[in-house]
Amino acid sequence: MKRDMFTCGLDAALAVIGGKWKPLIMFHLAHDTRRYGELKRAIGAVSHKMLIQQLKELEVDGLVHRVDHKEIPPRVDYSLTEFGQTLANALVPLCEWGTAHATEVSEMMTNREARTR
Amino acid sequence: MKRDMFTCGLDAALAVIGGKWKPLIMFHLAHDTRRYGELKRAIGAVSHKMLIQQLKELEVDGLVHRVDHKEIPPRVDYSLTEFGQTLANALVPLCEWGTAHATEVSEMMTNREARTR
DNA sequence: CCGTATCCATTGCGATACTG
DNA sequence: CAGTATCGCAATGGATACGG
Repeated sequence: MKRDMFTCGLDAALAVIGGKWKPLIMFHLAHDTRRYGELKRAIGAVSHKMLIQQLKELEVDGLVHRVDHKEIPPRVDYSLTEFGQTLANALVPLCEWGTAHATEVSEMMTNREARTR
Repeated sequence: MKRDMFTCGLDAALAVIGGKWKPLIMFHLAHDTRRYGELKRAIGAVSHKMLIQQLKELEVDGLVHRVDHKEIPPRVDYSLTEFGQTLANALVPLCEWGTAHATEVSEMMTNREARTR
């Protein structure tokens, strides 16, 4: 069915987007450049500390480009680098999978809660 | 903390394979069914507790199929369900990305260490 | 508005020991 | 060999306050 090439590029990929919020960040930057506040609102569930922290790591890793306009009030734009864009592309099938199976997944989550109690 | 809907498919996908070792497990089961011990050796860095735990979750979520042969000594086979296989397929591009950019990623990691110090 | 720093509760996870 | 249970430390991550 498939070839045995996966031992294991996945390791490398996970080292980069393994962070809890990184895939989401990548996703939201995939099409547009966004200001910090926009990202925060777009993701919502993430805390300020986490978002800043993960953005910083993505920046250091060369996936995200950060532009500080040095204005008052502050204005900072985030966007994907070319490199980051290639990774975002690799994330697309996963995103589509999630969309296609959203209902099944929702049921799972409720089952999990029932089990934990 | 309960969530009602997923803002993008990625949310749903992450809810399922968000666990630290789950993507690796999925990929090691993508081709063959494996015994517990085989998986443990294949992944290596994972601890016994973690592997059992994550396998259990994957099983409950209907991604992994578990067969206990009730033998002595114990023999338990793990494999992907049809559903699990669809998810494994969605992970392939990510795996390929990691393979293609393994060297860049390695450099990143060393840079990270330099930064932490 | 954007970013840093601190405190502190919660969790993650490894080590270890025990069962069938 | 496969799985469960417990203990305890280290990392995670949220809340809050402060500064440009």
